[in-house]
Amino acid sequence: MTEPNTVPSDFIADQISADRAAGKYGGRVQTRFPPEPNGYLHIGHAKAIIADFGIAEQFDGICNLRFDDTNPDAEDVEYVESIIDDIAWLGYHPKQVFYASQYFEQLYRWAEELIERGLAYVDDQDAETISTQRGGFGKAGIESPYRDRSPQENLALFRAMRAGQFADGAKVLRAKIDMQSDNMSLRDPVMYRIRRTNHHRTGDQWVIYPNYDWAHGQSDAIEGVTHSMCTLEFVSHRPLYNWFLDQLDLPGDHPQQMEFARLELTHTVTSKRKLRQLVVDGLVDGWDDPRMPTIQGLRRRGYPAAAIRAFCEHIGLTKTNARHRLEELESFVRAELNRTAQRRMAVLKPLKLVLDDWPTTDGRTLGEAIQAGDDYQSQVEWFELTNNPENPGDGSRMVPFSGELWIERDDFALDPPPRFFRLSPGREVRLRGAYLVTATSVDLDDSGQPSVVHASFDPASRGGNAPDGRKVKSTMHWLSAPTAVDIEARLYDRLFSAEAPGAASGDPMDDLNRDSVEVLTAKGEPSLGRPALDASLESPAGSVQVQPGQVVQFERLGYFAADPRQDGLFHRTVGLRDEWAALAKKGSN
RNA sequence: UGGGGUAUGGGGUAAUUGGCAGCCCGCCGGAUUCUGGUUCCGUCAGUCUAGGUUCGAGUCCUAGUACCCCAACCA
Repeated sequence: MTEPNTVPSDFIADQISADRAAGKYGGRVQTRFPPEPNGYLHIGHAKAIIADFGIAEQFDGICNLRFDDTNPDAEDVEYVESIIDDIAWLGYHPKQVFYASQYFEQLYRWAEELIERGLAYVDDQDAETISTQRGGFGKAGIESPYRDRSPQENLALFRAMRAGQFADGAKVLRAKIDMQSDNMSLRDPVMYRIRRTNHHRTGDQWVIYPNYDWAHGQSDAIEGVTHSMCTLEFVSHRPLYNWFLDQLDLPGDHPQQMEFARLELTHTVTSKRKLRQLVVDGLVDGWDDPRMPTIQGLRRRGYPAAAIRAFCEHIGLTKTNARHRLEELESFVRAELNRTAQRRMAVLKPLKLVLDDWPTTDGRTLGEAIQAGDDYQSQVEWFELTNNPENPGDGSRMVPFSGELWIERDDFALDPPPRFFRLSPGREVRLRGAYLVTATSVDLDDSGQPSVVHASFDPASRGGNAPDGRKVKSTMHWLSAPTAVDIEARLYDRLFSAEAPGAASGDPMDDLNRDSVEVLTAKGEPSLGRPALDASLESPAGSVQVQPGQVVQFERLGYFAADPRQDGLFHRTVGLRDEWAALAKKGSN
C-alpha cells in the first residue's frame, strides 16, 4: 500500500478523540456515506467516501452506506447500482446498505408527534408564497396565516395529506421554529411535500416525502450514527439538524454533524448538473468518458483506486475551501502506476528505421535486398525485456526485433537542437535491450520530412552494451515493424482550459476545452504506419498482450489503460514527467 | 443587506495548543540510471492587514480586509 502508516490527524479526528475520551456515545464511532441516488459518483464523492470509511476504520468503528432517497423525482436504481459498484472499486465494503426510505414510517410517526406537541403545522400556501414570506438576509420573515392551526386540525390535515386527499403541492408540513431567525434554515422549514411520483423502492406507497433536513439527522439517529460528516454548505443546517433531534425524545447522545470542505480540482467541474450537461449535449462520450471526473471515467482512464485514496488522505480534511491542482492528483497516479504498471514498448507516431547491414534470411543484407527491389525476409531476433524494473516479480517478456523498425518521430532529428540526445545523422544511440545503432542516411519525403532513417548496428552490442564500454546518451524504444500490433491511442488533455471553470463568465461551459482528445490511428497518414505495440511470444497472434482494463506504461511515453471493452484501444492515463519536452519548450520560447 | 464559515511559500497542508514555521506538489540545480522515467541530494520561497498583550504570537485580544456558504415543496 502507498498509504503512509501515520494516523491522519485533522479537526474531525481530534473531535472524535475528544468525544471518546469524554465517554460520549459509549466510546463508539459510527459514520455513514449518504449519497442521493440521482447521478454517478465523482472524485468529490471519493473524498467523502474515504473520509467516512477512513474515519470509521481509524477508530475501529463502522461505516454504512445509506441512500438518501427522499426525492423520487430525481432518483433511480441505475444510480444505486453504480454507486455500490464504485464504492467497492474504491476499496470499501459497507457493513450494511440502508435507505432513508426504510424509515418513512418512523419519520411519519415522529412528524405526528411534533404536530401533537405544537411544533409543526400544515401550510396551504404555494411554494412561491412561502418563499416570499421567508424574507431575506437581514430582513425578517412573515409568519404563515396557517401557522397557528390547532394540533388536532394539523393532525387531521397531515393524515389526509398522507391519504392522498390533496393535490401535489397543495399543502406542506412545516416545522414551527422562528420566522425571525438570522439562520434562514430555521424559518419554519418544510418537512414534507406532496409528490405523486413512483419511488424506486417504495413504489406508490407514499404520496408525501420527507425533505432532507427532516430525514437526515433522524436517519442518523435510527442507525446509531455518532459522527455525521458532510460538506461545508451544510454548516448553516446544523442548528436545524440539532433542533429536530432535540425535540424528539431519543435515548443516548445525539449524532453530531461535522462539516469539511468539498474537493475541488483545477480544470474540473463536479457539479452534477454540469456533468449531466456534458453527457446530454454529447460533449463527452458518456458518464464513463475517460475525461470525466466521475469514478466511472477515472476508472476507464486508468486511475488506480489506491492513488485516489492516497491523494485524498494526503489532502486531508479541512474547513478551507481550496481548489487542488490536477497535477497533484496526477503525481499520485504516477507514483502508484510506477510501482504497479508493467512496461511495454509502443510507438505512437512512427518513423521507419532500417538497419541496412541487418542480415536477411537469404544471406544478403537488408540494404542489398532493398536496393535490388527483391522480396526478402529480414532475420528476426528475440529479446527478453523486463516487465517492470520497479517490481521484479512481474517477470519479463520476449520481444521480436528485426532490421525494419518503427521508432518515434520525436526521437529523430535531421538537425538536432542543443541538448537533443536522441538519434540524428551520424549519432549512435541504444535501442532498448537490443543493439547500439548509428544513423547513416535519411530518405526524405516530398515535403522534406524524414520518411526512412537508415542505420547500421553493432553486432557486438547485442543486449544493448558495447564490449568496449562506450556510452551513448540516449536509449530509445522501438518496434519490429513486421510484427508490431496495431493499436489506437487516445491522448487526453484537460476537459476545461480554465483553472476554475466558469470563474470568468459564470458558465463553466465557456471554458470547455474543445480539443481535449487527440486520437492516434493510421487514418489519413497510412505511409507513416500506425500506432503499435510490441508483440510478445506469450501473446496469441494478432491480439494485444494487455488485458482489458489493465494499465501499462508505454516506456518513455506515459501510462495507458487498455479499454475494458474495445480491444486495441488505449487511453492515456497520464504522461510521464518529460524533462526533454520542458527543455524543448523553454528553448523555443 | 443579516447570519455563518475560512485565511500559513507559486498551489495544497501541518505545527506537540503560547516555544526553532515542518511536509507534499511545483520550480530551479546536482548525482545515479539501458525509460530525458524512477531514485537520491540540494536551492528558492510563507503565517491576510494594522495595532495590542507577552521574555516569546501562526496560535491570545482589538479593529479592518478578502474569499466561500445560506432566502427549493433539491440534497
